[in-house]
Amino acid sequence: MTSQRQPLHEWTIDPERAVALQKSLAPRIECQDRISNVEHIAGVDIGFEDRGETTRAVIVVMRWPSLEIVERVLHRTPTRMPYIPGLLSFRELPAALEAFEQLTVTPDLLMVDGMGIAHPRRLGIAAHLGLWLDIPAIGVGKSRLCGQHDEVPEARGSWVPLTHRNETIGGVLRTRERVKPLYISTGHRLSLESSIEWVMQCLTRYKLPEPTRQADRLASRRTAETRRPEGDAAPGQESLSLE
DNA sequence: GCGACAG
DNA sequence: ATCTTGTCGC
Repeated sequence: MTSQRQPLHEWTIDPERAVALQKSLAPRIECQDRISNVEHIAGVDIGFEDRGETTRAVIVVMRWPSLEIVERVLHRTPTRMPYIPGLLSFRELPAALEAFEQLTVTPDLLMVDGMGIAHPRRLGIAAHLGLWLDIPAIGVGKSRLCGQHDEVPEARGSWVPLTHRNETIGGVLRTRERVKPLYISTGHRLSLESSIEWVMQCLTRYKLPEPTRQADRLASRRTAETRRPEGDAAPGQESLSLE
């Protein structure tokens, strides 16, 4: 039986083709809740080292609602594309997908650093990843890519809509007082309201929700535990033990 | 034509 | 994102 599966997703590093791909995929993003029984939430983040030559993808899976870390994967691979505003997913998704393949547990919800549909063509990295994996996803950005919004009230938990071309594409959420707000947007299979609620539910004492914060820590600090001994320049993957 | 511009 | 020292504040 030759079950040749149709390629659900294509790939490219050509800017023009990437833009066309985004336009064709954006309509497939679901902005309504289609999620249930959340047992594991994953934080996804990408970092770089060697002046950007090496991409480091990190995924941290936490049990819900205890927020205890149950698994962490760190995957390193050569960087293949430069950073181009609006095409971030084409630079970082390959590494994230490879890291995802190494997980032993499949998360029920993803919190991805960057935008969901709060993107010029409505397909930020969180939406792209959520669609690719068909897993509910939320875009958790630390700054704005596009759209406009009023100032966000100082109270923790307050938020204002982020609009672009007469559409609400996300929400600017105050996760901590006196700290710059976060840009939350639907990634896939979740409404904006639910996305914000999930982020709030994962907050502790920091600006970032735990899944994102934990992934962020591991992705952006090349110290003893993430550093290769020496002489070993061959990129590869490695799973990190907890503890 | 002139800015703006996730990570 | 990453390169970098110290510093202000709870």
